[in-house]
Amino acid sequence: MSNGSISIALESSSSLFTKILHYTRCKNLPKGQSLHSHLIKTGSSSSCIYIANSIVNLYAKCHRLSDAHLAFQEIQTKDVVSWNSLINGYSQLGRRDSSLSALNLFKLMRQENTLPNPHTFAGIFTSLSTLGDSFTGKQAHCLAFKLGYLSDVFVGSSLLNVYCKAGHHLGDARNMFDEMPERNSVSCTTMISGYALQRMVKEAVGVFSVMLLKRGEDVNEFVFTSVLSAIALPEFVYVGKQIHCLSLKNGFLSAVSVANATVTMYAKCGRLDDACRAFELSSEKNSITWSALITGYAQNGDCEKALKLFSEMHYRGMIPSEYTLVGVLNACSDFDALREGKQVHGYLVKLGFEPQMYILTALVDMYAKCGNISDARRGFEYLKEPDIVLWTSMIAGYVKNGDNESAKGMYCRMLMEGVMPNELTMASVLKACSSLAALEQGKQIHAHIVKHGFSLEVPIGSALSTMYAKSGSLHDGNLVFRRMPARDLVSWNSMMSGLSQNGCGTEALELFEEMLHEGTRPDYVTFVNILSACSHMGLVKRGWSIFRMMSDEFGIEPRLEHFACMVDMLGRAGELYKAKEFIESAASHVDHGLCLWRILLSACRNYRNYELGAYAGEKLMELGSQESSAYVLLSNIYSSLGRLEDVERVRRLMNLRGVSKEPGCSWIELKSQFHVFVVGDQLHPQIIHIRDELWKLTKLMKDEGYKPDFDPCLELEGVMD
DNA sequence: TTAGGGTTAG
Repeated sequence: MSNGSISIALESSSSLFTKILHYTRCKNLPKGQSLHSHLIKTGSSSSCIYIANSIVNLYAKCHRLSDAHLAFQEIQTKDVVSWNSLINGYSQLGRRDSSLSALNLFKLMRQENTLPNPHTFAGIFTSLSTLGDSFTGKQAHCLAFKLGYLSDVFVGSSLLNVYCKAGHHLGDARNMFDEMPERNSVSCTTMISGYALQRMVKEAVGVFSVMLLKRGEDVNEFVFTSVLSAIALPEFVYVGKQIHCLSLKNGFLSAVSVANATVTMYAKCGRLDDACRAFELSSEKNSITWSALITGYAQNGDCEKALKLFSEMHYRGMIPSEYTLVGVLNACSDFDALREGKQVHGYLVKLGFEPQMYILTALVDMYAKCGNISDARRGFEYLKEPDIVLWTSMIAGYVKNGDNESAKGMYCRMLMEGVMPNELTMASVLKACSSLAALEQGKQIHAHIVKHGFSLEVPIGSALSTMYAKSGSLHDGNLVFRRMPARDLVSWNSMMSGLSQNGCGTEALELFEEMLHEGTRPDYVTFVNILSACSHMGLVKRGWSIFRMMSDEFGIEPRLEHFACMVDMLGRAGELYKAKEFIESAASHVDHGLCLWRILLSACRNYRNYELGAYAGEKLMELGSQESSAYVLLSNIYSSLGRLEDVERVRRLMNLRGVSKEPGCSWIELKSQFHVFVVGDQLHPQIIHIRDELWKLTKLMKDEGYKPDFDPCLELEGVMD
């Protein structure tokens, strides 16, 4: 034994104690460990229960729970403090698994007939709030009441947190808060954060104001952080500003959590300039400060700025947290920024981030939304047990990329694997059914919605009414629409689109009036739907007035879709030369020209105005159209005008540009089976029977007086084959 | 003379 060890062995237990406590407070694990090993060597580690318990506590506070557990097991006669040291060590880790360990230890403690004290309950309630388990919380609440511990402010505050974290018990929480014999800054912070979680801004600010009046001296950085985080709506930004000033005046803005909450508050209220100023003025910045501003820009639609800040963060040597990365990946997803998303992915791998569920979900979502569905799928298959968010991301990804069949397949696989869908899953799979006009399957999903007890709120109600409307069941679509407890702009637009597409233009226009009457502000999609309805109904005058109203009254600049509706409207009404003038005044962009002249060309064919048709067709050739139907139509027009040289020229141009014709294709769903038909194929097993029926129908039509149109320009298959 | 509660990014 060296001289040093002898000196430790001879130290009085009170001085050893002081050292252990000091190392615990400073979380100095190496010093603590060496002291522990000397205690074991000299046999004094188990001689005194205070020292033995303090060793358990030392390891627990340094987050070395396995060592704490070993030290705990070494204690021959454990007392309530031994148990509490270990239980609270697990509780304070704040993870699900550690919280469950704390609860198990509590059970063992009771089995060994050790009476819990208020310290035990403080830890147990902390674990229960981490787990969001208000059910067990109530049982423990009863026990704490029976033992007479509820008047203890530590027990009260931690129990309050159990009810606050389980949102639906917020009323119970408030009652408890009001009846607490003693309240302090911790109980107030807990109550404010509870309101913040439920977006109850007024209530949160109310608790803060009362506290300020009654216990001004108690207000600290925790209180400011929680109340600032509660203010997340633009209409409350003026309150946020006042609290921001107050925190500055009282010297709390130097606390990094208060500064972070201030940046977040301004960003959530859409005040990016103020958020930026708060960011620049914060004396200490950590990864949360950067995250707050990056996410703020991303959520307010400025993806470029978000990505720029992210690279600046890297440049300044600040290591991003997984939250920062998730924020940046979400920004990339929302703005189709695949290249940047891939860079972030590479960076993430380089930093050695474990592929945890939420990072993987953000990656899958980014790849799927940016159109790289195969990489999204690879990320998805990486996890053996994907959670519902990941399933939903994948399903929504397929829908966004137009692969609705795969989306439906994914949904079925998910159900078979026993994963419960959530409302976003349902909305996505309904969207797939709408696009496929798969009414029967849509109805089945509707049944799932009822069975799982989902309500008709946005987004489910909106997706459901759209599904019915797009599948032609306008009555059911309208029924769902009317039963929705609240509608947003998308719900109105979807229903209008359903009506307009199914030939109910008048109803669509009525719905538009109703929407304006209810005070919902239309967007550019609304006007696409309404102009399209006017076009289908032949309401030229109304269409013109709505087209003007869009920019004059609502400040919405017309886009290609609106110009297209206008050309279509004029074309259908036979006002072909007005349509030509309109295109020439509006089509400043190549893409616009390609789309608009194509619409006019079709209209000219319908009205057999070959002269203007040829003019529109030549415009399309000039602009380098890649659409086979344009070439076919133009060539048919020249053919019927007897201009065979031009026929030849258009045909050569088509070959030269490598334009090929997509065969026509149609499908129908019967008894949950899809029957697909491509022009000229004989693949269907009942094709002979089907043709027989078609022949009979054609004969019936002719008998009823139908005269087929033999205009050569309608024979799209004809001349070019 | 050992052991306890609350905050920020998603």
